[in-house]
Amino acid sequence: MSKKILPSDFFRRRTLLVARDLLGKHLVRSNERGLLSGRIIEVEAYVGPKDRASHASRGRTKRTEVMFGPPGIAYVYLIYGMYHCFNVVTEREDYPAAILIRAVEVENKSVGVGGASAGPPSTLIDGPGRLCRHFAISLEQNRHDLTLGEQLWLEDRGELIASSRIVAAPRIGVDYAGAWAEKLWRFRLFPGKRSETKQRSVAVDR
DNA sequence: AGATTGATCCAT
DNA sequence: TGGATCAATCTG
Repeated sequence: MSKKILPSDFFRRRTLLVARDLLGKHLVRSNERGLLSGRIIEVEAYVGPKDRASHASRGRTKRTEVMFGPPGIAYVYLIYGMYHCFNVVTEREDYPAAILIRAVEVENKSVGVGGASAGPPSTLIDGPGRLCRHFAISLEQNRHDLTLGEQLWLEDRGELIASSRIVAAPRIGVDYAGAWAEKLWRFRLFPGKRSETKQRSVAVDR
């Protein structure tokens, strides 16, 4: 079965494509406390030097340099002095772009062996700050190469995502970005398999 | 709605 | 060098 670490070629593509492809992939963390993984269900794309919502829109600085780096490395920054945000750098070197990972589902450790239930229940880790706290991601992981399969990486576990299950919405917290704030560059995956009747109207927002 | 918190960035 | 800003979260 497919259970592959996502290689740099996966990330060396148009960011909006990569962003949607990341839904259903798994973020994996390995540290002294063990192994932890979460299924990605929400991301945001920050694309190119013109995107005023992107940190890179004002060019190369100490912080944004990493966004100009090669695809498949981590961009982690501290925000509001207390939270971290985890991004994956995309596209070719020198073209600044990244994808913010906003939410994952973590499978609860199922204790029983019987496995009578349809699937293990999962916990939603919703929000980039909470996600980094839960996965112990900090500035130490900034610039980390995510394609090595050490410490922190992304994994394809073979789940297929129908595009009809992806909702696009405006990015959060970028009202300062003028017209760029209206781009529908946030992507969220519908919750698990259920009859997708009532879901549509509600969808994405807080 | 308000407080929190510190690295970063740019204007003095 | 100082001070405003901030891709967020928690509390009330």
